[in-house]
Amino acid sequence: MLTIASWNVNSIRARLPLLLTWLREKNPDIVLLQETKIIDDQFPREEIEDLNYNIATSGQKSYNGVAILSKFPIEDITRGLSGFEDDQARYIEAVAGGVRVASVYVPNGSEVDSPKFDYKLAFLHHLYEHTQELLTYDEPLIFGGDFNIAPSDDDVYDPQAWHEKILCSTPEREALRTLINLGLTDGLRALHPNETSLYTWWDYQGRGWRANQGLRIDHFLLSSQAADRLSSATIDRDMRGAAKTSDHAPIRCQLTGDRVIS
DNA sequence: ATGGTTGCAGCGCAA
Repeated sequence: MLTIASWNVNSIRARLPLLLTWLREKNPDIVLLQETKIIDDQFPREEIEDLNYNIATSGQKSYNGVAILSKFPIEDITRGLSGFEDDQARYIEAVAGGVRVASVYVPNGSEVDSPKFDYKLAFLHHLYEHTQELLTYDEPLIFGGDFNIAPSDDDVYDPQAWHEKILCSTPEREALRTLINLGLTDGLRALHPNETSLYTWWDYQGRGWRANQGLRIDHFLLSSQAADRLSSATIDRDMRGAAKTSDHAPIRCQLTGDRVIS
């Protein structure tokens, strides 16, 4: 069994104590982190290595930043999306534990039809093109990350309030659906088809968490070779209720077997 | 309630 987790930590410096507690408790084999907000030289490697993780990072100052933690050796590390000139650290990919994984931090987009929204769609377009190539490998492949898109109104606490707003607009939903339609499986929804309140993010502001006003914007997307082995997918909601926490909850999934890529 | 909260960096910006 292989456990893969993903968490937008909103600063690994601010989240380190809680991250370490959660790693000890859940002991995931592979962890995909987003919004580490730290340059690689300052990444808190030692504390995490002490829990027997290897680490691959792609960070920058103040914003963005992604990383992969793995109990297995991390091989074939690539940073950024092929063919996409981007000075923002939002994508890191590697092979570990017999699966190809990537930590993905899709741009938020700010407001629909803003320049940042155009950048969001451009990122998704290049993720689509890169995925087309990855799928030709016929490997177990898992994207985990903050996609900043709620796939449908079922993933939103108040669809009317969010109608055509950022994270929920038609163009970004179409971009995500097009990506998934290449042959990927939305792991959380596939295993919880009728679950309401399947949320991964709650706004810090207002009554967000207290009133369970959440959105499902963090996802696992699996190739068929990975989806065939998917046995569980869960949201660690309790972490969102912890003190000094991120506005995102971690997500975790389990694959049967291990080390399929030889 | 055009507010509210958090983190970084050093107080406006991104989310």
